[in-house]
Amino acid sequence: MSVRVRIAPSPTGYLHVGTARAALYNWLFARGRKGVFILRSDDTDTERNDPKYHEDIVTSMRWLGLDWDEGIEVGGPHAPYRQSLRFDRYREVAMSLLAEGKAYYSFATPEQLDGFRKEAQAAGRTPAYDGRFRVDAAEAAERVAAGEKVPIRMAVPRPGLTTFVDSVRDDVTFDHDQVDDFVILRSDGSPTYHLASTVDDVDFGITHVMRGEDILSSTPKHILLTQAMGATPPVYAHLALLMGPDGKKLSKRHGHTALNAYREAGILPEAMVNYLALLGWSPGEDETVVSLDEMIDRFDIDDVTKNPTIFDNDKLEWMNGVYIREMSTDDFVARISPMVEAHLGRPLETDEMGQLAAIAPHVQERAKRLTDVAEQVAFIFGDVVYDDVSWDKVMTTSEAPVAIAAATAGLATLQEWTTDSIEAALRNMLSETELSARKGFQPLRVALTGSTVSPPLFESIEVLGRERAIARLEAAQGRLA
RNA sequence: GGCCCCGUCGUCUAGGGGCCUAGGACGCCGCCCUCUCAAGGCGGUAACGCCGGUUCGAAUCCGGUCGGGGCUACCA
Repeated sequence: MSVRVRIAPSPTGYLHVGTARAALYNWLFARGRKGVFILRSDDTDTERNDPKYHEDIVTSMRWLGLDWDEGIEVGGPHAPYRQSLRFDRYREVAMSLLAEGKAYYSFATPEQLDGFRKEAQAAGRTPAYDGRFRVDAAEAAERVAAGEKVPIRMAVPRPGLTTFVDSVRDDVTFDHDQVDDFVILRSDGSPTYHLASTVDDVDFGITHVMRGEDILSSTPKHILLTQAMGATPPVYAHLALLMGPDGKKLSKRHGHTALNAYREAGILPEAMVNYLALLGWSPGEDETVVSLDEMIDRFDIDDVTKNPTIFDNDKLEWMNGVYIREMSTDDFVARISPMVEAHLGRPLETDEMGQLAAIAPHVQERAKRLTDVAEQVAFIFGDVVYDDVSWDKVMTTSEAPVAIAAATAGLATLQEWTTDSIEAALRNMLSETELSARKGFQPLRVALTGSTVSPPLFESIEVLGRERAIARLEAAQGRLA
């Protein structure tokens, strides 16, 4: 049987990095097995759904490069792949379960349920509703006919046990007294997640379900439902959750949980994918930077780790740097120019594009995030903005005016304007003034770029051009006086 | 509270009875390179939660304990 897997985000929030990781694992598995990867929208929560989240899910998936064979936007044999458009089908299943006596109309009031749970908890038992307030079928039919709007609950067989093999954690068993008679169809006729998700998995022929560990304890419900429908449950694999640095489930207060935030922070999708892949999976050897093809080749559910994993931003940024350095300069320029323009608030002129291309290799080798680059090269495209700390640190020394004056004189008379000739002139300035490279060059750097931290000095000067370089040196000299 | 899951350096992990005086990566520290910052090179720091058992031998198997996490809705 060919592999059919899915990722089913609910559009009640931006695509979460944890969901992105689950999506990646499913995708790798499908691609490695020549299977089918499906993107489905679990949008049964009509209250909290928002089109902007739906949009974000699609955009983020594409950004990561995780293409899907069937699903929203692309269609397929089970279109539309949106649960909100399949309510009739869920109702149909609920009704047939009802007819078969596997589910029932529940007249239990919230007060009764609440009382039951409190009592059970106080007695040290599991507060899972066991159907004790269930009324007989005849009465139920009568009351529903009379217009009572009540939910339909699953009649969980008790006593009973559900055991399943989880591909990442081996056998897991749940006693049915831990499983409540859960609602499958709400009193307003809408399906719950359990029903909709299970029906879809059955209808779409899903063979493997890889999802977050947070639904591990709901799995018996899904298995019971699947069996009640007369189908065979898929293979389950529950992924350990992503944690924040404090060991708690990754949430907003830890920083970014939305994938799009990383895109905006200048993270490359390739780096994100590589980092995410290693968060709970190991290619088996001492390797860290792994290409997508290699991942597809080597990925297997059995090699997924059981441990919860803490999301490490430092490592992500390091990896991003690795991918940035691996890019060709052309690609790099293509990717940073929009960011530079966004930073400047205007498009770059043709000659400015040339300047950007000229300085690019020098910032590429030291960049961690694409967004850093815009700041690092800003001095080329606008007026110099002096960083106060930098200024105070190097411009208040007695060497600063000496170095700047000598450098100005040296550069003004240069025949050629190349990195080499500039370097020669400035090194000559050093020996004339008897200044160390550090003492002599740092004031120039601040004068020209505004900061003690910048791309390499000689290259920066070359790209800046003679007029502007000299103007800045003179301006700084004037500011010193 | 109940149930379920998990437990190797600070972090992500390799490891599935002797190959482990526990390997790799990020981070951190030091040195080198050097016009700044990075990058790069070299070196270093640092872990099998604890207690029992099984065994000639345990990070690896078993039990307990402690710790962490998840679930416990007419939310997904």
